[in-house]
Amino acid sequence: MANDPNRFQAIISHCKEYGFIFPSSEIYDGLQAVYDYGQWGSELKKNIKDYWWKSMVQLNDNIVGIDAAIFMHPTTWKASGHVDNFNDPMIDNKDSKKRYRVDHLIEAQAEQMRTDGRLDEADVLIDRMDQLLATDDFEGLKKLIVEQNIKCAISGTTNWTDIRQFNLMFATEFGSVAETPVKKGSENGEEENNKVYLRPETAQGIFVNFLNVQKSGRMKIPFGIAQIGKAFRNEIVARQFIFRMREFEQMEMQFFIRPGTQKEWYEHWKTERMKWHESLGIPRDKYRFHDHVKLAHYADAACDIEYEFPIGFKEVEGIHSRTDFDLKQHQEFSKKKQQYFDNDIDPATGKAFGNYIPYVIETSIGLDRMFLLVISQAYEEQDLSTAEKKDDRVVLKLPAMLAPIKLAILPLVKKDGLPEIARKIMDDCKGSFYCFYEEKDTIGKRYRRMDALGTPFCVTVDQQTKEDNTVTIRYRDTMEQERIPIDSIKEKVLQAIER
RNA sequence: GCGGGAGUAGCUCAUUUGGUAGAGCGAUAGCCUUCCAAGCUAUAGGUGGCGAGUUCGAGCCUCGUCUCCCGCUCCA
Repeated sequence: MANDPNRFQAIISHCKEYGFIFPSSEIYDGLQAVYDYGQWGSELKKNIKDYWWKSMVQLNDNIVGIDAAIFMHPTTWKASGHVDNFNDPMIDNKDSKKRYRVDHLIEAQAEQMRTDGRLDEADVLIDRMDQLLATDDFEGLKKLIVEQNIKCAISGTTNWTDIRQFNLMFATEFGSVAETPVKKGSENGEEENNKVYLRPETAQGIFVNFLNVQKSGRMKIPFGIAQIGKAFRNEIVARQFIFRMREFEQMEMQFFIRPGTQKEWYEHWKTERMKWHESLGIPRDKYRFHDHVKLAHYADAACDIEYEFPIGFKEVEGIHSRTDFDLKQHQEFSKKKQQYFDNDIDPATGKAFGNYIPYVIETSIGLDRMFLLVISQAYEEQDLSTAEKKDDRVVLKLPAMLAPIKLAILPLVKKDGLPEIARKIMDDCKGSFYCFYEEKDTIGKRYRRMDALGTPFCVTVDQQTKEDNTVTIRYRDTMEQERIPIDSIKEKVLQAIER
């Protein structure tokens, strides 16, 4: 099943055809790597969110949730490293397909000059480069590269693309553009205008609120802060349906701990998060851990939870031991202490642990990726042919608690008072969970439509219902049906969706 | 970003060398009443992704552009 492009394609089509996911602004040809969730997709997505939130916040009394704004003070991104690490103009060699940072390319050339003893020339080159970089003069930089006859180390050619800047963060103007004066002289000595970014990760919203939550909630370490929210990354290449989008949603939790305990908490959350995935009934062998060998600047341990999508094993969730990097950075840039006073007694010294900047274990799961995971896992094409008749169906075997529609209520025929009884059942249940009423077409066709949406239960009202107040309940996965009293419908569905 | 493939109705596809688009399924309405799709009738739905060019005439040829998929690349 792995690496099956046909299956992946079928899932994408199914999502669109049955109202789960549409390309954004499709009537205008869509917008690359941006998607909208439709009537059933938004239900499914919401259910995934709720399931996560419940398991993190509601079931852990030392984890609380927040909902931080997407806009954050621009200095946030300097502190986090996002501004400096992802702002460099790049150029590609068309022959080797190798991409270079422009400054690295020119510096290498200058270095070569120096080894050749052309020291003055090298200095002039660097000078010119710095001037051009300062004014973002990409055309000038390209000219410089051409003029210097700088070659690609791999292909040895000078066949370059134009220079482009790849900033992963989307920027926009804040406040009234015309009237806001440009502030000069920020702490880095750089000019600072009213540019703000759409957050490229939700984590920083938690870090900057660390003390607010800790103090107002009287939280004691170890404790966690969870958040679900949108993040934005201007990916150079965004593809594979909703797997890599420019606008996406993260569900993450930052767990604040005593320094030195990060190894055990890291292992703890690895185990816990995998348990969560398994609690959805997804087999363990569809998952694997992928430990990072090359660690990011903020981490001392990191791994991904990967799932075997139809396009192969891919990351769904990351678990990172972020050390005290983020809080330390914010302390430095904001000049506000980000420390916690720990009154617990350290057995080693017999005294309180005292003040420290907590270490952090992060669990960060892509909601859209989880959505794709759930639907990939659930999607099944079944051949139901018998000797007499060819037949097949598409069924989404979604976990009942995630299914957009929990119960479909179907009068067998739309006369003889059957619709009225069905409507009554609907009215009785719709306050408790999402129900769907349908009287059009044959019963078989209606069952199949519900299969395609992943509805776990259908009840059918027939002539016998009028006599003994029972209905037929039909189960999505087995297609089996049984007779149950009307009174027991609600309880039966509730049981299944609450697990 | 580079290379490859694709784009005709909601879906799957057809339209013989360029002569102004059809079918099945689906949808909607009605009939029938039947516990697992494909009974009957009617109706709606397409400026052929979009924009130029060649031509008397373009879904078909040329160019551009947008979007999607695959490989490479990228990915805190």
